Amino acid sequence: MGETTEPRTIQAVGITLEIIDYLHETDGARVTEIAEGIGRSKGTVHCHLATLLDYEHVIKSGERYTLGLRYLELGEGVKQHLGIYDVVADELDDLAGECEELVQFATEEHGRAVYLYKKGGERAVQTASTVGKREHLHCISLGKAMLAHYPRERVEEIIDRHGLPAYTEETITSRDELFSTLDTIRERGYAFDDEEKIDGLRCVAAPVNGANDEVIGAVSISGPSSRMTGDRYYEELPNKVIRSANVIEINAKFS
Amino acid sequence: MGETTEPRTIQAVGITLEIIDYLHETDGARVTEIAEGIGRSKGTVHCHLATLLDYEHVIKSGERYTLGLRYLELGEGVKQHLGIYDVVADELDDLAGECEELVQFATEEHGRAVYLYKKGGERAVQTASTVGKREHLHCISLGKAMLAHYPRERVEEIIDRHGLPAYTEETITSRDELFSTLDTIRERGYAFDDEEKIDGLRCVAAPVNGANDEVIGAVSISGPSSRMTGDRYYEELPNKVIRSANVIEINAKFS
DNA sequence: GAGAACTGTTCGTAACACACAAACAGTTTA
DNA sequence: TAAACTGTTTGTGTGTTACGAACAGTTCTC
Repeated sequence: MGETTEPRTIQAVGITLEIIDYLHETDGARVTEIAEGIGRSKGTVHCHLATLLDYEHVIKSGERYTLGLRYLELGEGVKQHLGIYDVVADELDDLAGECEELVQFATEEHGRAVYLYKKGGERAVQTASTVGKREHLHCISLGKAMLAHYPRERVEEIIDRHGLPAYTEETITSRDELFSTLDTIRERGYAFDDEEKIDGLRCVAAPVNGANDEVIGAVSISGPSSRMTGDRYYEELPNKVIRSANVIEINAKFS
Repeated sequence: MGETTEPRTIQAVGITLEIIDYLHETDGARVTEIAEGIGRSKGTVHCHLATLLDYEHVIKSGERYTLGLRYLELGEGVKQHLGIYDVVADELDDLAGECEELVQFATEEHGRAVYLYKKGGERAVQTASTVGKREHLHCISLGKAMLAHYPRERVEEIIDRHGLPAYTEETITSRDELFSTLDTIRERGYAFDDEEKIDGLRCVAAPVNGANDEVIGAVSISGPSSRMTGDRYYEELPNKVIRSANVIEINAKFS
């Protein structure tokens, strides 16, 4: 059942996009597997793949279909279009070297956080996040840092759409609690994540403003709770993310 | 006229892919502009964009539609799926520092070269090539280095499909000349590009073999003809690209 | 400030494209 | 050797889709 929320949406296009997503998730697949995966007939999937092949969006090695390098080109285009990618990369490389923890930059799209860049210091934790990965906003420091500067109705819309699912015991799951936390974050200027998404992981994040004082993303530092304590967690690292956020803001304005 | 070369291809999908390509080329556009650009009615384009929006493949800021960050995720997936990206990046960074010229890595897909990575040394030339960019194979050193190790019928197919268009006075435009050049390259082990694509630009490239001795890509060094002369052009740099190609081959086998 | 020339969106319709199911040709398994 | 898989092809009817025109807003222009 290809659920079409919007009116006047095109079924055939939806099927193709589902195939593309499926190929992405599985790193390539065969016709029957895709057909079962998206719940369509083999014949249908075959026609869609023939079209994608014709437009060189997929490649076919033997019987396996894989996403083509055109998506590398499209991804590169999106990256460059953002305009801040290079600035972010430079600054985060510095920050990672300085604090020797995992540092990340994310922006918001369609109500979720999207990681744009990550850099692990020497002893940094390894998380499942990768560039392009999407995540709920309410349970991570990056997300809360951005939400804190959104108008309330915008936050309400996002909650309506994506909910407030719990990941750990500490995840914020009520609207009231989220809004009061966001108030604190707005006043303080930075956000914490105290094991709200992953047990044993603490993070700090600060928002990055664009030209019109709109939030365009956020910088975070993540580490194991054992290392994220005392002054380091509550003062030193917050100061570092704020400083990095400022560096990105300034450099973004001159590029 | 949405020309459909393959039989049983889906028109609606073709239109959407053309819209995606158009949005990529223009860094975002409005409905009317897209409609004119791809030769379809406004209503049609509107429905396709509504679908792409529904699946979060594009974003809408005001009246402008732009490719979404999902393409960053898809591009990253393709990159990781290749398996050699990180190895290539490390080695090319070294090579660029060593020779202080533009170094590049490309692979072949659908009969054309696709750039995967580039790194400019200090005084390196700036070319229009970017990651994901596609180029004809016959007129660049990277392309010839790969073609030299393809079976003849495969090369014929590629020529049939893409032709041998001339870019400069030096571009190879006849099949016979190309095949005899490829013979030389195969024996010698590396390929030159003596202003065959861009006036004033000389390059050297060596092929990179994968697990089954199949060519999986090539490494090149490019520079202004004024600096690419004598022993440096004919011995020193060829040795460097061959060495880098070997390093990539070895590291690729252990990852 | 009125109208013209733009937008993007919605809607009805008729042509036709598409998704299905079933048949087909190869391969691998049992 | 047959059975159980592949991927591909084909015919067919229904429902989709692309179009064009009408609609509602904006932004010009004079």
